[in-house]
Amino acid sequence: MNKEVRVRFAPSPTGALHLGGVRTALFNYLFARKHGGKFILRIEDTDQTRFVPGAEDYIIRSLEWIGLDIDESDIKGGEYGPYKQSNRKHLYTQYAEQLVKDGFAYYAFDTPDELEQMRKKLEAEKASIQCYGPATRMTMKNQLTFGDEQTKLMLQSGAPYVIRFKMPESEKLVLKDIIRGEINADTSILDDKVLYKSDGMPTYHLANIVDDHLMKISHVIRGEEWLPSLPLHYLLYRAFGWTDTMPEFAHLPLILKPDGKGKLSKRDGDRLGFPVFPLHWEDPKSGEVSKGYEEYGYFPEAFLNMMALLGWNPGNTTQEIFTKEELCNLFTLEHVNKAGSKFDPEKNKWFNKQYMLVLPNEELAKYFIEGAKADGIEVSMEKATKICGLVKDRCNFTHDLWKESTYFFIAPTEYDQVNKKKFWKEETPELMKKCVEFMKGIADFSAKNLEDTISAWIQENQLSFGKVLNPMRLLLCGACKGPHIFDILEDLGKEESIKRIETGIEKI
RNA sequence: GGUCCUUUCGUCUAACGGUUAGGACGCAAGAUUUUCAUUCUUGUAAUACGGGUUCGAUUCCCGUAGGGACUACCA
Repeated sequence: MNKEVRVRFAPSPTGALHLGGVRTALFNYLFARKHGGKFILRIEDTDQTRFVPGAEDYIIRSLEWIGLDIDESDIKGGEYGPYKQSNRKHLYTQYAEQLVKDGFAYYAFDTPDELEQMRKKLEAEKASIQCYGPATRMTMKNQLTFGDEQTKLMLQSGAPYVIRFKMPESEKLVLKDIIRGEINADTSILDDKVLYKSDGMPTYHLANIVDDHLMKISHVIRGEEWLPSLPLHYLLYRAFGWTDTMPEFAHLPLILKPDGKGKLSKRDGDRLGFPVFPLHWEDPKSGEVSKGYEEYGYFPEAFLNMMALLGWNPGNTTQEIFTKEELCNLFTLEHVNKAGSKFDPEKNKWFNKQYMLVLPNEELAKYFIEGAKADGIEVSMEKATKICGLVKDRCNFTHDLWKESTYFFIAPTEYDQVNKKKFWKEETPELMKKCVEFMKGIADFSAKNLEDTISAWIQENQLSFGKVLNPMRLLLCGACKGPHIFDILEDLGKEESIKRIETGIEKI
């Protein structure tokens, strides 16, 4: 890479940052780090009607949680600021006017109603052209039809206006995308997009090109939904005379619903029970609350790892667990897939588990103690560490650690009906009574000794392991789950174990 | 409808003209007549279809069919 790499993540503060946005940010970040470049955060808030309070802060906190440190932004500073478009408003007017002056754009005065009518008319005719483009612009109310004189008069009189890009009549364009190769476009079916709105704000298209140019952005890495706008954007660079410094483009494939059709949405998360936002989010308008990956108990490292591998793969490896540093070294846009990927919440959990399992038991114990405390139970570090070692294999999240082992501390009050039906037979109560009497005589209640003596007892009495140990587990834990039963007995201790079995025989 | 993009196991993907098409998630079976969401082992399952180009196509080209995006004074 011969030029300095400068990439930006440019979200609109219209709500929580969703998974698509997270991944776009991540790929930009990885690309910047790989090439020793800059990762810039720019807030695109040119649509005042969609502004959501708190959204910008949410985006920043999310990036922080994931671990994507920003090099330039309004908070971080930088020599190309301000980094929020509403604070750059004054800049865009001159560029829009320059385009008009050079004949690449024009003033238009059509009302929203008139535009709507035109759209309906074309739809009724089943016309395959855009509402406002090379084919129709001469039938509309604009500088081209009114003439420069009248246009000037109308502007002076304060008539509301927009500035539209004048799409070339008929030009075949072949554009380059790093991920997709060549992209074809025909300007004759494109439309004269609004660049400058009647409220004095630029649209995305104008602001984006002006800012990318001014901020010396080298690579535009964004979602596939922008691919149809690429011809317009290229034409804008050309109209401004900036083609020699134009950034390279890479359009990322979209993240799709785990099932069914279409783009992943917040609803899918609610419906299928997985988070679609990094952090907890409460929509200030609807009051709707969404749990985030953080709340669900995901490690940010696991989340980042999983997101990086969605639509990208380093190639020629079967490795799936990567540190952020490894990803920074390995990342290339050429290895980004072209097709959209369906999101798999199950694999998510697997990633999290991998990250949890490498932590030492002492570390896991902290989460365990926290969970216990929430239920009003004090647990020593030593005991928590031991139990974590016993149960961690069957957990996906750190909060499962406590949830999966409450029976170590709380005697069961209910018994799993399915297990009961399976293991609690007519002769079982007698058997349990006999067994508990035997256990009362065992002095050494260590797992090892319990296994030896109880196994011997089972054999002496010509019983089977299943007939004895399954019901005992049911009485001890309330269900047939958990680690090795002799480990449970040892941990519970002689007194508690016997008590649980005896009361269980009556209660079940 | 129009335009553009896209297409390898159910899912995420590897293989950038020559592989018994590999891995992971999931699922299933066994180890396990002591449970289990663990572990290990094994298994399941894919190049959308039709034409080319080539000694040889998952890979290159063209159609067809699926999928996706866009089609706002939203980004």
